[in-house]
Formats: sequence, structure tokens, C-alpha cells
Amino acid sequence: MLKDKFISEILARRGELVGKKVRVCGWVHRVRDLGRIKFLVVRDRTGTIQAVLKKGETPDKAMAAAEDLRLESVVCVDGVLREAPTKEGVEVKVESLRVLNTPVEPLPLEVEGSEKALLATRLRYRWIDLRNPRVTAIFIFKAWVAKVFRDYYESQGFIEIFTPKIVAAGTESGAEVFPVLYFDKTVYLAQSPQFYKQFAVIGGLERVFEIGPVFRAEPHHTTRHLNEYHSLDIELGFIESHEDVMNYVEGFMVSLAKRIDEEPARRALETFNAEPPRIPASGIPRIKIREAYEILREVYGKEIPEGEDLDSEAEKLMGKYARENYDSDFVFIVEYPWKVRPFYTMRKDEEPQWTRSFDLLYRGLEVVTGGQREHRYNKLLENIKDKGLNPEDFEFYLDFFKHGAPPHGGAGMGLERIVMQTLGLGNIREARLLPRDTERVTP
RNA sequence: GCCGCGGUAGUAUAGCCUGGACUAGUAUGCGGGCCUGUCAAGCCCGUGACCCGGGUUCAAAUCCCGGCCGCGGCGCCA
Repeated sequence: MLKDKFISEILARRGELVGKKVRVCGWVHRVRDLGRIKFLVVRDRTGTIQAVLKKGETPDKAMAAAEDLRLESVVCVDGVLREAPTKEGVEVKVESLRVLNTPVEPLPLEVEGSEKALLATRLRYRWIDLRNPRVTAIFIFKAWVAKVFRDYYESQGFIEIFTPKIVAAGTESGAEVFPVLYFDKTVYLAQSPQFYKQFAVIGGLERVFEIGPVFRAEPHHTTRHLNEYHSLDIELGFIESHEDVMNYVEGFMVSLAKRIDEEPARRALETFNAEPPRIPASGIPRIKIREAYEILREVYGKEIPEGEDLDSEAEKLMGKYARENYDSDFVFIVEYPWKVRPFYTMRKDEEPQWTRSFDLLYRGLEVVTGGQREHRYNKLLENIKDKGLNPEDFEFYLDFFKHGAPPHGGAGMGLERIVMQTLGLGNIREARLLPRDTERVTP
């Protein structure tokens, strides 16, 4: 390995490393050339550190190598760490400078302050944009959210699964799918792992989760939709109702909120000046959609017809309501109308126009959808017909329910949306390394 | 899918409404120079742009039409 330590590690251990030789490998973030003395700021994923070269003190070979440096040159610097009046309190007195690569063209985007460029430009040159510490922080945070997800569900007895993304069935929750040529057949990119996570529960794994890509062929033009995103999915058996599913969703959100002071998260929140997610001690409020209609009408003068879904304005208002009345950044909206939910949703026995389902709003944006699934074969068949769908199209799925399907339910959570809402990003594309939208398929 | 707004150097912008002194301004980057403690270093010099096509006009960055691209709102969803 050329590199033995991240810059953050050198800085964290500066006490013991001062006076010793260190090696810093990274990108040239800035060059301040004062003639007989040159300062290089070297950056890696974890931070920046200053290296200094002085004519007469630094070996000529290193001085010569420094002449050809440009911004974003890739370097390894060897030298002695010493105390200095820099932001970090230390600097590297250069003894040798190795230039591993030099940009062959001027930079189309400046790393520092790249977020000031148009998002389109940043995405076009994402490999440069990504070097901006503010951008790096988003993806380190995203990885941390996924880790907390994995940690939490593993601790609750869930098994991680990996389901097919190439599927035969068409639409299952209303979202449009992308067709794919698969040998001599047309198949589709999975718009959710829905059927297969249920399959895994029915197959006896009982509690499962998956972190995987999903594909939506909707021509969105918004700041909160992607055509490809990562879904955090869970599914669990032996539940009494959708309340059990909500408890597990809530458990994850509480875990996120509790662990938010861990290093990568703390730094990201600080970078974006974001408030930690707020969940009251009493838990996330759960409001039936029937009550939400009333709240919207009476408190905000917003009319949503009974039995209709909340529109995005209504979701924003309910988010505001939860914040002001429950001191909560989250709110569950519960028991959605059957008419706006997919066929596999379990209806309430006594009130079949309502379902055992929920959405979770986070700062006024839907980030989770879930509920109890219909596990009784005959009821499932009825529901398919009631939705005007053809049972033959779902034969492979229906078969799962013929040989012992326990009562079960689950939820799907939008990873990028959780990241966006936590950090207060203006556009979900910022939370995706290489977003796919209606026009963008490169890089 | 419907609707709205936009496209000026590598990047980000001013100018457009009210066509002409625009030789298209500014910042930053980039190239060169000066400088031995800078830290978004500074100072000096230089470089570089009106999306494409058509139209109106004596005259178009500016007005009109079409195309392409970008951004956003709604819808749908995570």
C-alpha cells in the first residue's frame, strides 16, 4: 500500500506523531506559492492537512516536483509532522514528494464550492464534485444510515436477503416498470422486492430485510423522485396487525435518532447545519387518515375528499402539525383507504374500505410505506379481482399462499429520502451518487 | 403525462423587459510574472462566452417561431 493512514488519523494522533515521519496521500486541494516557500493543502476523504516546502530546507528534488503540481494532482508526501500555526495545529515538513498523477485537462469544476455550480454540471462531473468534503459527507452519512438499518434489524432477529431485480410480473403497486429484453422475452426491472420479501417470510425465514435498488418508470420532474433508488425493506411474520410493523419501523427511526451523535452522522449534520431527528419520548404519533382529513380541514382549511390519498401539500401540513403538536419530526398516517392501496394490503375486517396500512412522514415527506399483507389465499384472490386485476397474472405469487403463509407485514423505506430529510438537502439527486432520472443515464 | 421558468467564457453570474456606445462587465479557474509563513494568500499581466436553426429589423445576446437541453410545480410514488 502506498498509503498507511488517513489524514484524520494523523490529525487525531498528532500528539504522538509530532516529530515523527508521516506519509500523506491524497489530492492537491490548494497550492499557495509564495516563491521561496510553498504550501500545499492535501486532501483525502477524511480531511485536509498542510504540507510545506522551503527553498534551501526541502530537498531540490521535491522542490522540482512541486513545480508541476496542479489542483487535483494526486500525491504522496513524506515528511516530518510538526506543530505549526495552521488550522489543524500541525503541518508536514516535506522531505519527498511523489506525484502519482497530474490532471491532463483544466478542471471543469472547482472542488471547493462545487455545490455552487448547477446540479446538472455537478452530476456531469460527479467524480470531481464528490471530492468536495460537503458532498463526501452525504455519502458517508448514507452508508451510516444503511449500517444503522442493518444493525437494528439484525439485533431484532431479521435475516438479510437478496432478491431478484429481474422479474416477470408487471405492475404490482401501481408504479410503472421498465421493460428489459431477456433472451427472447420481455421482463421487467423490479419496482420493489415486495413479492420476494413476502416469499422469504412465507418460506420460513420469518423476519427479513433487504437493502437493494428499485426501479420506477415514472416520468417524474420533482426534487424528491428518482427512477432508480435504494429501498430499505423489511418483512416479518407472526404479527397481530400493522401496529407491529409500525413498532419495528419506529424502532429503526429511534435507533437512528439515538445514534445520531456517532462520528460520521455528527459530522454530516454539522456540515449541513441540520437538526438531529426529533422523536418525542412518547413515541411517533399515529394518526388515522380519517383524523388527518379532519385536522387538515379544521386546522389548515385544506380539503381532501374522504377516501382519497393525501397530496404532497397535505403531507407537508401533517408534518408541520406533528412538529407543533407532538414535537415530532415523524408522524404515522394510518389506515389508508383500500382504494389507494395495492391489492396485497390487508383490509380491515369490520370496515373493508380501510386498510391495515400506514405511511411514515418525515418532516412532511413520505419516507416509508407499509402495512399488514393479506395472507389468506381466498381473500387475496378476492382482492385481486376487486382491483380489476387478472389473477392469472399473479399466479406465481398466489402460489406462495397455498401452503402455510403466516400473518405478516412489512414496510419499504426510501434511503435517499431519509438522507435528504435528515440533512435538509434541496434535491434527492444530491443523495444519489449517480442519479437516474428521465433524461440522465450517464455518467 | 400536464403546466411554468430558463440556456452568456472551464465554473458561476451581469446585460435581455425598454434592440444601437457590447470592443459583452464581474468573480473564480486556467497560463505567465513578483513575493520566505500562507491558510478561500496577495498583487500585476494575459486567456476565454451570447445552445442550434429559421424569422423580424438598417441593426439581434436582447424581439418572434421551431428544435435540443436544463430546472421546477402538479400527478404518481419511497
